[in-house]
Amino acid sequence: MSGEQGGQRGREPKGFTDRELDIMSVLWRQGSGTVAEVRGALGEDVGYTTVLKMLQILEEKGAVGHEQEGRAYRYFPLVESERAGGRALSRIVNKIFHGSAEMLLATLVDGREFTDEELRRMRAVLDRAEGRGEE
Amino acid sequence: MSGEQGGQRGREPKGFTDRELDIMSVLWRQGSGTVAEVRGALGEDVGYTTVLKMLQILEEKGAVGHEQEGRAYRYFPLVESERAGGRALSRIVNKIFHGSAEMLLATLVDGREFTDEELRRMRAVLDRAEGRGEE
DNA sequence: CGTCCCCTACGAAGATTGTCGTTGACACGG
DNA sequence: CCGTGTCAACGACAATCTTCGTAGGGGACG
Repeated sequence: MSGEQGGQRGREPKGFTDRELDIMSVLWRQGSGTVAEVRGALGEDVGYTTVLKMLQILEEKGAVGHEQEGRAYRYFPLVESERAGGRALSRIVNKIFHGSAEMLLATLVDGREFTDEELRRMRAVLDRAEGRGEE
Repeated sequence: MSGEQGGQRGREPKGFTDRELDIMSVLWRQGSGTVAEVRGALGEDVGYTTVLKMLQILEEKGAVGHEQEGRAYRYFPLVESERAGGRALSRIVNKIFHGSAEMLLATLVDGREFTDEELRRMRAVLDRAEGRGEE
């Protein structure tokens, strides 16, 4: 008992797999897309029906929706990238960095070169966070 | 043709699934653990053989190793949390935040309250990054 | 010596992912 | 009206993840 593994009915999103993320990434970037458009944007050589199937699975999970457009469907994201990103980040910060955002940030800057401009704007993000709380 | 999906022979790590990450998280936190210890640390009610199986799979993938300790095995991580974290982060920044570390950071601070102390140290991380690059 | 545990190993079963082939609907050009 | 091309739906299939049940080895102890 106590089950409740039920599944997709629960509004608990649970994260995307690799391929799913590829598809979502295209939709977030382009705003929306037909199967053919998404397939084209993927770059890799993946079958038409494969992309369609993934979109159907994503739709079943509530991550995307679609509307008719001519004879084709136009798919669009239902979950925002910020929400998906937030979930993915908190998963990582908790499971890998023991809850330390500082360690996460350190690893992020360690793995990449940043221009001074980028660093400036990242600092601005932190400044904005400091200001918050007393609006 | 075009194949070459080959698989686990390639040393390409490819990331952890949810459950695997739970297990790795325990080992990173504790440094090492027997099956019983890991199982206890998980909190959730998951079977002993399940945990053992996950550890065996993780070992097969090269993510953990083990040594004998009394009659039991003591498992320990072989991949560092920083490396796993770096891979997970770059995946997220590319697929979800369109390559923008600033957006990632903004989402991170948006989803959480930080103390001034934490913000200070995060700024220090950025300062350190600025110094680098022209050594 | 026999019985209990504790521990690992093996493998099965169900769920999910990721890949398509095939089919059938439908519109458009000749 | 017929052929051709585009598109969604269905179902098959292999791979992987996740969960355990069951078996077997080896101390410990009465």
